[in-house]
Amino acid sequence: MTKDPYHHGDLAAALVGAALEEVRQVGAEKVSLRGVAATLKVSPSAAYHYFPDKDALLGATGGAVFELFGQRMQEAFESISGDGRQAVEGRLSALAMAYINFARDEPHLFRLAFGAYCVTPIGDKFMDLSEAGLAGTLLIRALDDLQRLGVIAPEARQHGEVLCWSAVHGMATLILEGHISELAVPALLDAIRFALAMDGKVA
Amino acid sequence: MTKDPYHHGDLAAALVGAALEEVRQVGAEKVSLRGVAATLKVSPSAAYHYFPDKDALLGATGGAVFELFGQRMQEAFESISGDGRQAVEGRLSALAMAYINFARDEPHLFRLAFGAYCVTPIGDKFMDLSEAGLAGTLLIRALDDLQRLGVIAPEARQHGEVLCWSAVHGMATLILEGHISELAVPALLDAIRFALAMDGKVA
DNA sequence: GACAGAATCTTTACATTGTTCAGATCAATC
DNA sequence: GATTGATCTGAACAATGTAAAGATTCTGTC
Repeated sequence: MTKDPYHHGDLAAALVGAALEEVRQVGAEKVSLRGVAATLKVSPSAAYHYFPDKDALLGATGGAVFELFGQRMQEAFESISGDGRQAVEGRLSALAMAYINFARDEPHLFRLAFGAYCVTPIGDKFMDLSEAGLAGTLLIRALDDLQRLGVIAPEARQHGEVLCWSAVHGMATLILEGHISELAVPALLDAIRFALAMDGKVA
Repeated sequence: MTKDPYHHGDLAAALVGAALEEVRQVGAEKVSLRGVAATLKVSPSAAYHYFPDKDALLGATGGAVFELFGQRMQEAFESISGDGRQAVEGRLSALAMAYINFARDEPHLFRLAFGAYCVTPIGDKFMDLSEAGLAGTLLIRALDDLQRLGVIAPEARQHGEVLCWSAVHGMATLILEGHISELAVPALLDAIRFALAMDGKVA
């Protein structure tokens, strides 16, 4: 077995794991440091040897959620194989659906990851999707494929990054907070296809 | 002077006002019921005669923020007069900018209004912008005007509702949480113009 | 104008929380 | 085997949300 830096294993990771599970169930606002410590049968003070305060623990938890989110996005991306037009188009939709589904299935986790607790530092470029994690990279690949196949024009490819990212994220949060019905998702997917002029004009 | 239902005036409204101010400064998470009561020189328990708990007070405060947000949107809409193409196009941009600017200028208020505290009930229709408050109505008017002038096609008009709303809201929250730079805003506005095919083909 | 009752607010109290700090326990090194 | 450093516990403190009971002020009626 691996090293035993503390009596029970790796407390830092265990705390994040327990916090993630509690956030998933009740939401970050209702998570108490004492509670997650108790589930690990550990004194509340023990957490302070790994995190300066509760917010730091939640921040780390948000980071873990972000990784989980990236995994889901990658699964969605890889769920469709092939280089044909249908596959490439399907991949963009699959990404969008996975994004929105994650927000719907795990609202508390989504809020934590994309909320105030996890401030992703922005790089020097005004918008570098690759810095936005795996999800951004996958979107770039999907759009590149679409342009390579001639499904979308270079101009659409260029505008696609902001447009897709903003629109999908916006709809995800609007659904999450109850400002729009989930039934609007197909309409958004249609709108994106329309916006990128993916209306089947190219073989 | 108006009625004096309590010693200081209208405590319910005063509480919401004080809470709004505190939320504006430090954010909803760090607002304490006792604190807002103290700023009004009122006992903490007094608040419980008007709101069942702290969340209810914050919910009402979020409602007030929503109204404020609607006012800002209306000001933006009315800041551009005229029925010409330039005016109508400008109104759409002005709405988008006002939306994003509100999020940037009042991040804590925006988070409260569009966050978990204020769950707007969704009507029967899968997406009724008018139920989303004043902002939705104004977007509808802007899109209608664009179509009437022939700046956008009926299909673009139809897709514009979800697309504009989602994209602008998404960018606002992405900027708010630090996932994207504010410098991406012009790119989004361009992308929306491109998406709706407002590229100057029509006089 | 006085009084009853309702509305409004205060006082007190309690449980829970984040956080600190001094000390106990354990692991590994010399 | 003693020392040292890391790891965790225990007790304690201040702040918070909230409940219950009592005090105060207003309102309307006789």
